[in-house]
Amino acid sequence: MPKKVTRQGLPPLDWLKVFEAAGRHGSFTAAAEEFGATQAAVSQRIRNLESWLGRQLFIRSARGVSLTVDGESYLPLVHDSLRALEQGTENLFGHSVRELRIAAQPSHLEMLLLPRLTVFSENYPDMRIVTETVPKRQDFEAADRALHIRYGRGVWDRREGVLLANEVLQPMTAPEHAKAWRSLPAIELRGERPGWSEWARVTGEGEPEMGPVSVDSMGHALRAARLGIGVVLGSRALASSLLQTGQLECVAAPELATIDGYWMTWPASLGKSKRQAEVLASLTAALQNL
Amino acid sequence: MPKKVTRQGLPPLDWLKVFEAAGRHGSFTAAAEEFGATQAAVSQRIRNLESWLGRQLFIRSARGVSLTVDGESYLPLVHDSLRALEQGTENLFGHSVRELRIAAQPSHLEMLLLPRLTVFSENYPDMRIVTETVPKRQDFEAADRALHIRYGRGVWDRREGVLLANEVLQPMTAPEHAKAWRSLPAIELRGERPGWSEWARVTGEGEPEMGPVSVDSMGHALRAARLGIGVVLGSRALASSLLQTGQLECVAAPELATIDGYWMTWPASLGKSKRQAEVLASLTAALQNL
DNA sequence: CTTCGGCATTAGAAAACCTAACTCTCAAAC
DNA sequence: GTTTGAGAGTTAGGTTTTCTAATGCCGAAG
Repeated sequence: MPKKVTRQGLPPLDWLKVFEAAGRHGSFTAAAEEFGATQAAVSQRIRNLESWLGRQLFIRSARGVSLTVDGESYLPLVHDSLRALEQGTENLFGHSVRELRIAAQPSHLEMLLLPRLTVFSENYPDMRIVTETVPKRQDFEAADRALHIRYGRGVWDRREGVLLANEVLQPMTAPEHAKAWRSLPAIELRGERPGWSEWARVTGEGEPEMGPVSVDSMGHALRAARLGIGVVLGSRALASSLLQTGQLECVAAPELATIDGYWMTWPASLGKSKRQAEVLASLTAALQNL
Repeated sequence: MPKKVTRQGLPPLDWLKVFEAAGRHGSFTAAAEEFGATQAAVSQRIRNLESWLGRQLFIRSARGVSLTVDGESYLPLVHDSLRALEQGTENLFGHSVRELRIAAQPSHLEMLLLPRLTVFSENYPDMRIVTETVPKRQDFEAADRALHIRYGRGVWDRREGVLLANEVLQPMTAPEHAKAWRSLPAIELRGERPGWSEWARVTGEGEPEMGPVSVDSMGHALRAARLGIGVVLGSRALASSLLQTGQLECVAAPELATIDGYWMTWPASLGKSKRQAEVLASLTAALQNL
């Protein structure tokens, strides 16, 4: 009637991870820190293991713990076995485990991702971020196993996703022209975003004089504005880091909110394990941070 | 903010046990049986592992599963590592893990334990039972790490225990004399148990004629009765297997219940782990079985 | 003889896990 | 071409395990 025979002769292996760490450090507290858990958790797991084996592995004293003879004999075996597993796992799956592929248009990579990446990297120092530049919309399909950062309404097949920020457009210029922006020529941005005339219509403002410059990407538009070429109807989200560093400035004029936004999406198969979910959550948090 | 970093680069190891079994069998169902769990449990753990690693390990088809290239590469590593751990654990701790030391008086070992041991051994085929004969009461203290089977009222220091059976005394003879037992001489049993006079007092029966034989252990008394030497005030519990095989027979006379009983006890440190608790429960069940 | 670092212990909360019941798919048998 | 059956996937919900937070305890160092 023995019900949960895991495998004859092997204790629950996760206890061994803890034993190994505790033995290596000679301290339950240190081991607990290594795992990001509490000292009590380590204490209990060790006790379980000792109980399972029917022998003490540690000698407890007020100043810390030290291994018993049994523990001393057991540690190398456990250490080596775990090391072998870790090493082999790393060799075979290391790439997929510690690599995050992110596909996006070049300007999104530059203006949304890169400025916020350091926050994430501090939390996950040895996670590699691999970007894949997507020149055109339809090229996203080729990168269907990667994370996507893209502009739209948040409906994509077979993908989960979160909204990073809604698109909010507002006139922006180089700081030195912010006061007298009305005298600047407007920069035209072609594409799916509402333009100056829509802005004028919705806000009731007068439409500014169009200048000679017309670009087809928000990245170029913002750069042009930064150079003092004119006033641009810029994206709050994309301009965020330029605004924060004072390279651009919002002028005193109403904004135009849209229903579109910047989304991060990933294949539904991702994020199922706790580890991945945490990584995703951390990245999301970093990117949503304004 | 990564909270539960177990150990960078190692998946939860218990998933690997399942992977190894599934890979070995080429079947989730078979693996589930090996663990005494359901197929769904295996399916989920494998999925978790695959998700953690970011790669598929099995190819599912309606007829079963087979390893992918990744799985094929991973299996030997996992197999060997687990094998090494299992082997080493067995070498170091095998004795304490698969050995059950049972201390008791010789007659208890013979009449209580041995007849019921096969039931237990069927459930735990590779558990070694090591008996330690205890000639005298006080010798139990020397075997304080072993299980004890002993007669008394169930109060022992630092030990947990369960009552196997209360002591119930009843006149018994060899089967051929059971009818005419009144004409047989009574066998005297010296010791802590109530004797014939107590039996006569409590039940109101006439006290039988005492014969010439007087013994100091229940084992001897029962053996004497079996040989036709006389009628004995026998212990139901100890005589149980003799009664079942027809070597002894209870006569038609009232029984005498006592408040003493046969107890199994163990050091409080034992039975803390699930595995041990199950083993103990199984042994207890076997011994309580009449 | 007090303090302080480190472990044990506990109850209760949180997470992980398992099972039961169901579905889906394919192959083999009819 | 249907039927059947084995085996895997999927869920929701209950159960077990594990973790945390709080507290107690011990002994070494001041």
